[in-house]
Amino acid sequence: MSFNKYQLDESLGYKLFHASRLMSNRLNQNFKENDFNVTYEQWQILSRLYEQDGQTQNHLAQINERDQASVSRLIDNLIKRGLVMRRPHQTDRRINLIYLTEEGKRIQLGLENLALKTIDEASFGISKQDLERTLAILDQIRENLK
Amino acid sequence: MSFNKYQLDESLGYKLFHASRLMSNRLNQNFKENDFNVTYEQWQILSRLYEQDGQTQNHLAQINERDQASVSRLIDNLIKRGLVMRRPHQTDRRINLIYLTEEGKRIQLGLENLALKTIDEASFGISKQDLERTLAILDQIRENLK
DNA sequence: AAAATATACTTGCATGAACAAGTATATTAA
DNA sequence: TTAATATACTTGTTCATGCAAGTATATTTT
Repeated sequence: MSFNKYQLDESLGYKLFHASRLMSNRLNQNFKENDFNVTYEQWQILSRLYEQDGQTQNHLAQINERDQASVSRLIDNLIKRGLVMRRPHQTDRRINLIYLTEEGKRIQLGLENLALKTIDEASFGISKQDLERTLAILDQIRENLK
Repeated sequence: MSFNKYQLDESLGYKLFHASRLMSNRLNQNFKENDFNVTYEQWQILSRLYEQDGQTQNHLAQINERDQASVSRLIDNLIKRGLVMRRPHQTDRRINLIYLTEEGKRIQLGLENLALKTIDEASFGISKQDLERTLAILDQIRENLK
């Protein structure tokens, strides 16, 4: 237990929280400016489907470290935007497989470039070495808390 | 612009996002386990009031880097929990001053200790030097994006 | 003083998150 | 084979966020 007086501004939680929020907001803004009607969270799902199309909701939830309820509603919204579709599993009727639509596939490169652009904006002036070190520390924090 | 293939798992945004979420969740959990009915975001407001009681909503929004609408509703929820109160400004009737209730003051130490505990949990196994470096990088990211 | 603008705050809407409870279908155990 | 349990997904509730629009009050301009 630390004995320092607590100061919100200087705390790890606060800095993480704000850096994360600013980065999500910036990506959303970059998407919007380029007429991609997709949120950061939806992009997390799409990104997994670009790696491999036709995954179950459960698997998408696991690899994105979120609960099924959350993924279920993200998929609802992606469907509403015409970017993915639900298909029943051939033998197991509990399972939905999620597939990209043509439109979903079409926007892949655009989204990826904006994601890369956002990372570049966020890491401006930070050395490759510092960035690597930070990513490793973030991994350690995630490991500690999961 | 980077030329690497985009990989969500390895990206700064993803790691920030998840580290931040895990940390908020852990703090919420720590609050809950100790019967403090307060969210991380509400704690951000309370923490400012512990530094100085009787601030305007606008000022709370500025120092916490969020919009007034968000603060307005956080205050609503803090009032619902009996932790703060709105008082009209003496001369300027547009302004609310936010004050801690007795109950709000009473829980200060408990909340602070749990915030410190959460930071300790998150930074387990990370050297003081690495942690300092990471906080500085997070500041740089915030500076880049704000 | 009246009109225009700025400030402080609130409300509405869409999105997302955590948690708990519910539904349908599969699998396992008795 | 029936009952119990596990799995995959959905829905309801409360809280939070971003954005835009709305209300009330102050201040500035004309």
